[in-house]
Amino acid sequence: MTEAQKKGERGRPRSGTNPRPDLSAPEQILDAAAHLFVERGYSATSTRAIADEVGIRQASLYYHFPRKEQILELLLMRTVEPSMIVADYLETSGSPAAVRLTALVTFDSRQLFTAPHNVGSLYLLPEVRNGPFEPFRIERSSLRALYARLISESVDGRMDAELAGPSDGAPRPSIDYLVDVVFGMVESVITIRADRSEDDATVLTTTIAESCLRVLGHDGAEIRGVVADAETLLAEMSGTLGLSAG
Amino acid sequence: MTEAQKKGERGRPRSGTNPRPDLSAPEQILDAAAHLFVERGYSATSTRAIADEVGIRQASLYYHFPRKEQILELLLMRTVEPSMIVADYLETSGSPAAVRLTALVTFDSRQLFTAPHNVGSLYLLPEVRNGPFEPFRIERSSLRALYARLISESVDGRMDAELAGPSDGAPRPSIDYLVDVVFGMVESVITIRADRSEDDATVLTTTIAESCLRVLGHDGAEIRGVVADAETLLAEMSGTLGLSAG
DNA sequence: ATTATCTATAGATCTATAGATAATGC
DNA sequence: ATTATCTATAGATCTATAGATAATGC
Repeated sequence: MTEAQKKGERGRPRSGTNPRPDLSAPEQILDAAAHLFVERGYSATSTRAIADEVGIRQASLYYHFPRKEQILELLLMRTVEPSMIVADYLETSGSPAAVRLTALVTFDSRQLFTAPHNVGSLYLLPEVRNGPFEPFRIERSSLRALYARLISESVDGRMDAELAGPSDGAPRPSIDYLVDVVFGMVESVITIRADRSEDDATVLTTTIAESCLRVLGHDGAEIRGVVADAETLLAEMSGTLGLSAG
Repeated sequence: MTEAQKKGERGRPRSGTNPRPDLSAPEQILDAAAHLFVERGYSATSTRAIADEVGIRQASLYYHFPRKEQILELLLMRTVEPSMIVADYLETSGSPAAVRLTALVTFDSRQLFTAPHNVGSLYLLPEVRNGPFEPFRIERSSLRALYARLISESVDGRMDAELAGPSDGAPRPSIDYLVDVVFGMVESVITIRADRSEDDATVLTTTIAESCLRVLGHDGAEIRGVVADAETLLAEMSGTLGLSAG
């Protein structure tokens, strides 16, 4: 039995050495592409650079993916997917809105901070924001819509003073802006990670979750309880869905 | 007197029409480049695309700039410059730290939201974060350092309960994480603007400023006063420095 | 026969340089 | 003479396709 037979390998052998024999070729390509797209950007990453990192020839990529664009497409969809699963689960949960919101914030922040290669930063690429990645953008905007619903419910009856109160000429004092801020705080994990990779995921995630609650008008006394309940909810969910927390 | 003499134009006439005769050629190039770099990214924007938007030939760019990279460099330095001027001014101001911080947050948020072409989003380009733009990154990190000092002072004696209190195994309960969050909130204006350009600058800016104060443990009662004082401080500064507020 | 690679290359870029040219300024 | 453009192009890419090849599977 040959070497290739032992490993169950098919096809012509690679010219280079295989640095990640544990992964299938498409997964190796996705991993290398994620790394390079995040580090250099999409347009600045050539298919040759991806192939070099995988240890195959540039043209060999096209056996696994029909176009460079599709590699990014797949990475994007995989990156939102966990958030969407958690979002769907939380929609059906009976916990108070503030707890569900905090669970979502915590999960997404942790996800963004711990996912390999800071893939969340792919969201920030101009090619993605303004390019032809419609399906991905639709997913993202439905995630934002859930944030909006949870924030709306969480804030219900709270912060009335601020929102309805002295609207002294403020053109549009709606909670839309709180949604902007909360969604923005979660997304900011991407740039925080890029700038300060040595940060501790748990401390940062907790700080973000607490900060969101403060922004929505909760005071210090109740925040710890809500954060703890959110952690419990996430743990339950983890058991139910069989997902990893990160 | 010819047409060109009337306009005070020198050199060979352009082949195309000049869409912005009010600006010098370098300014036209910077404006077109800003627009395209933000919309498509740096690497995805060819010098030809910039030249087309300006109405000159691709090679003519190189009379004004020696390399494509230098166009981006100049845009970046111009974009941080106003923040740095305000930062320096606020360092010397006698207002309470919370007011100075709020002034800086307000100024930067407004700047990011109203600057032409959302140039703040250039900060997010991988080519900038990981490329050879050292001078710019140094400026940015000294701005962050001022945020850190102001936050540290603002928080002094406040939130002790949270920061020093039940450090139940949290690895690094320092205010560094609050700096991450506040700096991140301000930066989030960039993506908020990209996603929701119809937002109102004043409402968003105020919401961000208030949210920062909430995150730092201020309660609703005092926040309005601090925000108002910050606006007054900015107005004074505007008079002193002769800067526009945006 | 099937699979996964390889080599070779077409065709389309893209950046930057060289040198010509069409205006004004003096 | 100076200025700001132009035309032309070298040389280096880059993506994607065509077709050959070296393995296993049956």
